[in-house]
Amino acid sequence: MGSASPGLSSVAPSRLLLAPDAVLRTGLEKVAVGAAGPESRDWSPSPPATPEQGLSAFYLSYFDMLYHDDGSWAAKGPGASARDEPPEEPEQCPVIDSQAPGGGLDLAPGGLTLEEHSLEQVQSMVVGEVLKDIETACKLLNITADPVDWSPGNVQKWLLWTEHQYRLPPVGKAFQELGGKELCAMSEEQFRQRSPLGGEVLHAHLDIWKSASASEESWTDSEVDSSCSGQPIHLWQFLRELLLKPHSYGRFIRWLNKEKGIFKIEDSAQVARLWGIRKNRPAMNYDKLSRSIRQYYKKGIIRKPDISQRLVYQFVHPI
DNA sequence: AACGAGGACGAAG
DNA sequence: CTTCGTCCTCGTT
Repeated sequence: MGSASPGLSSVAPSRLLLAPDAVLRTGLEKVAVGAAGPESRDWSPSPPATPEQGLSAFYLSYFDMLYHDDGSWAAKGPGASARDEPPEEPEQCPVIDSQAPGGGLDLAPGGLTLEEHSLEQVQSMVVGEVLKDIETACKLLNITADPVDWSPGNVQKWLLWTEHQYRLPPVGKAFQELGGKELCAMSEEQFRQRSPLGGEVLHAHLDIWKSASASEESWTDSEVDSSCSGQPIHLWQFLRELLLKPHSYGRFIRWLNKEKGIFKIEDSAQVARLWGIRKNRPAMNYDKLSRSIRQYYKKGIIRKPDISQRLVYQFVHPI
């Protein structure tokens, strides 16, 4: 699926990790669709069978975009993206933080291997980035996140944007007159027929959008309070729940360092909104939510990390 | 303007 | 009594 973003794999080709790059490399390969072999940069381009895999596979190409030669993390959008975010905190960077020796047999506190921990953190971060990019594109193009709802005009806009963003060969009028529903119904083979050069890549990108919007529906609607029907839900428990599902909430809240229990609220308003929904408190906002978090300080449940940063907190007793 | 710390008070369990 | 929700003041980024 590396071919999902050919224009990007040229950014940081095979250098996936820091010195002991076997660690994350192997971890990522577990996530990748059917990737096998060490230099699996050119694994099969066949599309993922499930949405889950679609996103997972996309981590790889995104990983390339996030990782730069100087070894620092710059949450930079693809290609000539308009977005530019401040670099990640080096202290709590998931990758740098786990300096595992090349082995990969070492067990971290949780019983998981270090690479698995690193992988989780990379995943939650990257999922957040993917969702954010999609959100950005939606605003930019004035289209919905769900491709099924696209009009033929929306489809064209998306095609143009994707071509430009990922430096794909232009498809011209190959997909003209097609609505989102028809587009989504098309197989990879059909994509390839219409656009022999970039068809399969486009199909892969569309898959990402499909799976992303599928996960989006879960939090907009029911899922918010469906997790467990326990009555007295505590705020810290709620935050943990969100952190457990980076696929759905990764753009709102995510781990900076799961082992240490350090997490960052990326979208304070959204987290507060979700908390308000859960507690049936429509007037909830981050001001109030954060006050409750601060109550946890003296209770020894949550604290500010050693290096205090905005919107970053730490569970005193990480799992 | 948003975030952060913490006092005060009351509601709800 | 505990946990929050609400409101508020003042300091910091």
